[in-house]
Amino acid sequence: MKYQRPKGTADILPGESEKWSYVEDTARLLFDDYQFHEIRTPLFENFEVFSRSAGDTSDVVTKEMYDFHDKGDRHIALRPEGTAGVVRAYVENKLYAPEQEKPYKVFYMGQMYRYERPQSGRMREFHQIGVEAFGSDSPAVDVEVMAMAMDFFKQLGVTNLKLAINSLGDKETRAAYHQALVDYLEPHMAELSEDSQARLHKNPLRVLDSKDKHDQEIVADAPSILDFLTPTAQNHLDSVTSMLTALAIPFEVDATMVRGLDYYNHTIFEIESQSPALGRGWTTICGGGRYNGLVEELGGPETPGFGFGIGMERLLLLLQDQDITAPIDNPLDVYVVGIGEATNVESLKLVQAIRGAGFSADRDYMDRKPKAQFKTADRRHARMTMTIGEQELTDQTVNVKNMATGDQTTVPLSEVYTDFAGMFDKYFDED
RNA sequence: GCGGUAUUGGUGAAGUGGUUAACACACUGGUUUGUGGAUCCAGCACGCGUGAGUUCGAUUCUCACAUACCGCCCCA
Repeated sequence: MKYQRPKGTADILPGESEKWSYVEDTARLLFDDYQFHEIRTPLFENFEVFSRSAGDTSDVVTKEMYDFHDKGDRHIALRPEGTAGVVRAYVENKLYAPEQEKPYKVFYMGQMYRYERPQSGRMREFHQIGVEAFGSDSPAVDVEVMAMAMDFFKQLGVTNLKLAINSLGDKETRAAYHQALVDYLEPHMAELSEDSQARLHKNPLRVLDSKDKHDQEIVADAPSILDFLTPTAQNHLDSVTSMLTALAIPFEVDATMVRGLDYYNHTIFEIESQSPALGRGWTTICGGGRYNGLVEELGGPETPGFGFGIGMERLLLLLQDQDITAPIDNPLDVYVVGIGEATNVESLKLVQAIRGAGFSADRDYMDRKPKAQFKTADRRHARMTMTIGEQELTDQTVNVKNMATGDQTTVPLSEVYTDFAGMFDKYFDED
């Protein structure tokens, strides 16, 4: 094979693309109910947009970014996630202006890029559906957005999901906790895994997230961030949990949960599945939270924000695993069977007339035998066939067959051309 | 970035250091000069991921590379 797609990319072919559309359509419908509106931002941004927002120590920035210098020597990066670009657009278009309603609610869907080792549900080019709500500190926003995410999965029929939440608190919380955690971990320095040792000073929160068994044992007794929340942060978390309870949305608080991107604070959450399709244990299919400093970080006024991202590839694997299929239906109303090359033009006119009447139609282009054409019509689940051969051509008629019942009649071509819909109803009354 | 496994036709796959690479599905044609998930028959890899090497000879052995999958890392 001379050419193959780049590592970690996929061709989404018909058969598969319908599922994508279904998921996207479902999202659009639901997000509209919550009055989120679509925003489309560039697939690439200046490198700094991502490095500033994600945090310079994050893996996304340090090793997963698809970046390059363009012909104008601009340092460009393909977006590794959706939030940064949206925040940049929010700032650049002055959507924080007083006349804009707050919160300013948007959603996006599209491809993201991360230079990673591909695995099931992890691609270099992958897709996310995400939402962002800017301008409100209210815990109600946190809850509503999380509720919307849960609602989305419910709409799709996905079950067995777990909503885990945590609070990263505010600046003071983090500073205090950061110190406490380092104080706790440093005596164990030698016991920690290599990775965690490296993380200890760069970003100690990440040690909490270590998958290393021994690390986990050590971490188990580490101080909890929840004990360091400032009154403000505690109030915020309390409001969130009580509202989730009021909405009867089950959740659990996971004090060790952190996020891969550094811009989060206060509420963070993940929606996880333990489908074997996604590997062992719980896998995140939706992650998000509050990012109150991010807009400022990218040059805007101090503006709170809350959002999430859903991994499309993972979601689709999950749907497949749970045998959830898209209600695919692009039914074929009429298959035109043409017998002999002489009928070619008439067949063409027929399918076009039928399509013009608002029905779907297809035909054979290979001059195949009637048997083969009927076979195709059957396989395509055509509701009706219209057969035209030499005899019909001279008579200016067409043979109409109801594929479900096998009934056949002969109809003047003129009737098809002048009133296909009427003809269809008359000869093809299905009930 | 580090480990492991894999790579045969449109698809699922069997297989061997040596003249013709099983079988099944799909597809096409015939059995039925113009009617549909059946039967039977036939056709369908100038080639066994790419490149190099070993060998008298490689799809089968070795190496490199590519890709996929799994684990680590990390994450959606």
